[in-house]
Amino acid sequence: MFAIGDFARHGRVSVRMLRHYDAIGLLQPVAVDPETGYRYYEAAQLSRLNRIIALKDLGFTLQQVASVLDEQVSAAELRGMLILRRAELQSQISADTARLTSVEARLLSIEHEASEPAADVVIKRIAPVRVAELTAIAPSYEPESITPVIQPLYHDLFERLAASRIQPCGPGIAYYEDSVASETAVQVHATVTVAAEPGDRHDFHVLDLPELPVAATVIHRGSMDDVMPTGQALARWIDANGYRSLGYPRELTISYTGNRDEMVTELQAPIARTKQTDRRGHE
Amino acid sequence: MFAIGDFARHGRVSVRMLRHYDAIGLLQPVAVDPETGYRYYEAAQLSRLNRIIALKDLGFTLQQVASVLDEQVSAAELRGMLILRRAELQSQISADTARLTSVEARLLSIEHEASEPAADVVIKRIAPVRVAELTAIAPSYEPESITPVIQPLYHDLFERLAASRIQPCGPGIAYYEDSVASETAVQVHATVTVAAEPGDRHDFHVLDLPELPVAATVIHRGSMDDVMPTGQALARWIDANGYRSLGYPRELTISYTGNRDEMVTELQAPIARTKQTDRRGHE
DNA sequence: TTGCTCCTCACGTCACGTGAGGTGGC
DNA sequence: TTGCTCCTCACGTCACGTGAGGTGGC
Repeated sequence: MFAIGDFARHGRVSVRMLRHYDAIGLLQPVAVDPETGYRYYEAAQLSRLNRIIALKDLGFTLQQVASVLDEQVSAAELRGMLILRRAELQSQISADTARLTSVEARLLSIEHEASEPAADVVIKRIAPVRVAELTAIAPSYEPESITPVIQPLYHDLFERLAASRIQPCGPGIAYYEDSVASETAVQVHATVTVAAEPGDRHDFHVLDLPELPVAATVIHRGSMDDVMPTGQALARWIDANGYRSLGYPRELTISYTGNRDEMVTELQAPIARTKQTDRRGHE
Repeated sequence: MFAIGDFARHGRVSVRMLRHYDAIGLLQPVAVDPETGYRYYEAAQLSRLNRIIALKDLGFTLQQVASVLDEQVSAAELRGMLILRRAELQSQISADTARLTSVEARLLSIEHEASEPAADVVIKRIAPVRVAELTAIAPSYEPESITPVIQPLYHDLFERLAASRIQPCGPGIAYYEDSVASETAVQVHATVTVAAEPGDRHDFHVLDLPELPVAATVIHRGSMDDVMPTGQALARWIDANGYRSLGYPRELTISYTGNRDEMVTELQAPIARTKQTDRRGHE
């Protein structure tokens, strides 16, 4: 028989933990003095304590530990719990590995005194959106080539929407694809969020922009004529943080009052982890 | 100007988070209606929100995020925070990798229906202990060889301690080393915890058993004559969980009432991660 | 009038750590 | 009597999620 302090020393846990395990019924002393409330344990209980610690160390909650130890779970259920836990650990590890890469990228940029204020790039999932769209070809991806193409496209789109009595119900989203027209040509898609049936029953196309499961996003302030530095900062961030780009970023207009210099736009670049850093978590 | 719901949608955060950031002064709306309490944000605040999210994603607390954003930390301090964070992430990752290995070991043992009740092995740090000791050579590590050597050794040790008026103040701890006497011979160390000055001023040796920074421990119940299965289960666990043994386990007597069949002993095997699984966290 | 968005409390989370304030046995 | 160990509350942790209960503008 050990008093709680001795038992804690032998089990190398805190007295508070033993009291807690008593309180939740996970490990109860063999005897409690009815007068003083003193708890008494015996050496044989150390093996249960060890089992508790071992399962806890695997990352199970105390509730789960209790149900496993008290044989309220079958072997099949235990297997299920372990498989779930394995998946959790794998994604935890790959998330932490990504964080580590980011921390290291920031450290590097400090060492190089690159003086770039650490880019405020955020990884997000972008949900699918229903939009109305018109498209055209621009000779290159430079803003000077895009602007003269996309502005009349949006003008046209809003007129056709009004004619069809469809109201935009969210932001405009522009996106780009390489065109086969020439080496540098891009297909420009001018779209705006709507609530309407998809299809071509109008003189514009209604479709769902697909989800971007992993996107690197950054806010651009000011005219889209000056978007290149922001886009390049985004590209550098993607590279330095262990990701690779899967295409041109979408441009989501968050705020546009008519003055192009006051525009606020979000660039949303679809990305994936580069193979090297991805391997660990998902084998 | 956005109402809180719109702003939350654009930032892809919850309304509750924005209220929380307001409450702790991390991101305050540009305007609050004094009548209704409605919060209003502007598009330009999205970049601060993004910076908050980015730093939070690196694993910083909101307090740390606040001090970084409000420029209360110098570049050098930021570097220090990042280096600390890197170390935390590294140890987090290697801990999770070890957990993952353990989970996989348990899954394997379930598949093989090995019917061994999952061993209650626990990883602990073993603190250094001051002990009095006597040693002798045994012909092999088998219990049948050890028992006839260690029993008289302990008998002797306790007599000499009594003669020196030194009281044991903790458990007995036996440990073993390979001997050069023969291929199989081992040096048997019979020790017991004492509070005394180290050295050889008595007819026994007083020394400090070194810390075991990482030890795999298991409880053995019953006579030490039957310790082999427990020891082998421990060895299998060490192997299956991505560790390697660094020597014979210590045997710490937790409970001994005079009846050898009722003994409770803890085996403490010094271990280290095998190189393959260790590499990641500590480069 | 019905929805919708907004508001302010305030509890719950998970596994204890950390006092506060007090008691029984050597 | 002084230490030591033990006891029972009860608050705090961290970043919100989740109601409860209520209000203003379309």
